[in-house]
Amino acid sequence: MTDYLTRLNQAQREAVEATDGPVLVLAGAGTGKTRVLTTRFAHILLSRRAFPSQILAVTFTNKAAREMRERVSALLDQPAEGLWLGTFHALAARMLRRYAERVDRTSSFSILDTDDQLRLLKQVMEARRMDTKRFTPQGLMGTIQRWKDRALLPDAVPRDQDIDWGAESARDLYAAYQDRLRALNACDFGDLLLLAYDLLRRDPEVLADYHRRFRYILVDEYQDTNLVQYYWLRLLAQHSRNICCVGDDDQSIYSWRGAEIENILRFEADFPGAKIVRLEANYRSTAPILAAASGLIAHNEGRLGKTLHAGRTDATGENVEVFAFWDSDEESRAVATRVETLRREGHKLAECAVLVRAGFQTRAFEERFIAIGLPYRIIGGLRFYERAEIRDAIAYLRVLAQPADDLAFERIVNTPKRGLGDTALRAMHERARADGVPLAEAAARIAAEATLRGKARDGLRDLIAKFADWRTTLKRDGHVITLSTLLDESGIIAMWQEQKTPDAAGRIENLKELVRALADFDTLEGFLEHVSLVMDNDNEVDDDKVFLMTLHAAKGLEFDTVFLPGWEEGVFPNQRALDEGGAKSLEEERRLAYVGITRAKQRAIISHCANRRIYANWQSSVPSRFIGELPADFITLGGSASLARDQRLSAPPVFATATPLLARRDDAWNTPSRPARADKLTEGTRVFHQKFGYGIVIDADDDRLDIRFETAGEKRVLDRFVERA
DNA sequence: CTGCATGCTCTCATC
DNA sequence: GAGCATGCAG
Repeated sequence: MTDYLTRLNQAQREAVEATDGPVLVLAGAGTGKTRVLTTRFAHILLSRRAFPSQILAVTFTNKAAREMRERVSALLDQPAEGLWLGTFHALAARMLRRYAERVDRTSSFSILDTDDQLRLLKQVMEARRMDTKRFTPQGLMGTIQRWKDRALLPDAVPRDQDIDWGAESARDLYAAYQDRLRALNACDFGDLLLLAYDLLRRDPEVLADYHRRFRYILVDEYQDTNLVQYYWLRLLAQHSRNICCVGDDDQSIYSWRGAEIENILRFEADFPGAKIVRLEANYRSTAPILAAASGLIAHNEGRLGKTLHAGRTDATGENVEVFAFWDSDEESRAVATRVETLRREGHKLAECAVLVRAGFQTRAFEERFIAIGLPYRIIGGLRFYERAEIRDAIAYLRVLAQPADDLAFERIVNTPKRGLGDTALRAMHERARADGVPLAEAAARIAAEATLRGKARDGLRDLIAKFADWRTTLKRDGHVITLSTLLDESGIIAMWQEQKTPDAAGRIENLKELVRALADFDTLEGFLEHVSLVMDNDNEVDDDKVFLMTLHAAKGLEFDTVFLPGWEEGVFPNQRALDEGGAKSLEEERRLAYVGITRAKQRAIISHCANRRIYANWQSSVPSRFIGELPADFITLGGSASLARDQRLSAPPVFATATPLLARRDDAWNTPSRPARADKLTEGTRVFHQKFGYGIVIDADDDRLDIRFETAGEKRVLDRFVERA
């Protein structure tokens, strides 16, 4: 019965068997983190230390939660039911619904998405006659969210941390926003955690209840926790002290959404007597890939320190390749060519991934892939539940389930168009405020009277009557039939049928899919919870397509071949990140690079371009400093840009020939496509640049020249890209 | 109240 | 360079 333990290595086994007291498992990339987590879960159950309902297991994504549930079920050989296993937000919501009245909500409170949040905040600002153009709701929302991430309710925000937002105080606006949320019987995502924590902190009875319940706590991706999540965990763990956190400080890449890497760095101090287990045997990548990744991440200072070594005996392999290209067109062409070569050699497309720093970089690859007919898939585009037609349909359901949900009502009151514009909406808002009732109720009262005229009045009366009908349908025939009736009678389907745009048919398909999805749920409320918290979109996984995604989206995944394009200063490391966060952000960018390389099992191919178009104009770019930080012994340089120019013009991109074209790397990474010039260009020299045309050198700093071009403006370029004119 | 022209912004992307 | 939000004319 303990044979599940024999499948683990020494360190993994240690992490599983240290059941009591605080434990931090530092799990490097590819070291079997999920296996340890799930085995530990099963071990606690099988050794009869706790019942399933006495374990709290927290993840960040639904995908991770699902995976854990499946693997635990497999280990136990029975479906894992009645577990407190889920994302931070889902578990917090579960607690809040149970004790809703203690946080001034009812158990059917709505969970607002980003869109709703912004609209609500904008309303708060407009009510104070603020200029929402100069002081954007987005900006203020960022501040509020950072406060929420740090467990600060409005009253707790220190005066000296308040900032001016127009003529108002951000803290006051935050308080007003929270009041509106309470009035709407709603929570935003930040509230789920903040209010759940505040509830435990304020209410000893509730805290004692959960202390009694949870004997063991498991936390995944601990390096991504923010302060409120950390406080929440600490409160829950203070009784049993059996908390096991798994994470990797080297893969902390979410500071911009509130994650505090300090949480993991500080673990021993937070939980005295904590046991630390390091998982360093990597079963994923070849030795050169690991060496390159380790060499790179060693440049970071704020680390707990861990060195990956190859756990596989067959881990020898090719060096990491670094290629230089002239521009992003050539780069994408070369990647596509290389993918085709791999395919011809019998590799699966789905085992290739292109990982970029920022979303805009995917476009060049998409265009190229479309041009040559290479199937690809983008991860992290618009999710199913974020599409307009789906959000509309869901807003109808939200109004049915929760008549006080003003935001949902506002969204659909004139969708499809029923002649209800600003004027009508303002009348409803005024009536709602005057009578102290939700918007939908105010609308019903207005409709019954003669306030509005013509199209507006008929449209509103019709809508109110239909909602009454649908409520009857809901009681009589259930939620699935109600949704199909509603889609039909509301005019949503007709609205899309009338549209002649090519995607209209797809949208109607999506709506049908929504009805099918709803059928999987027993209640409308259960479905709405799913929609708010579980935005699944991992359909169509079986077909063979190249993956195209951001580095962030790639965390936790692995591929035989990984392409890492765009390693240029400004792009990666990202200039904006550096501007905002300085040295700390540089380390996070480096961790992102580390995450990228460690996704590769067999081959990692890094590339950079000498020229890149940013928005409208061309800029010459310098290779990323990260390329220079890779250990020379494990990389191979090449690339078409390093061939002689006439050769390059006649021959196709030579990405596929993985021969090292430049031997000396110091020289090479500074000289992406041309040898260094022998003669130095000085101030005042007239020059010619292939992309920018003619210009005058206005400053020279070693091989970097500042040039004022006649048409392209001022640019900084490497001297080897210009000729004397 | 709606359709069209102009203006502005432009990481990462979880729940 | 392009998509989205807002401003104005009908």
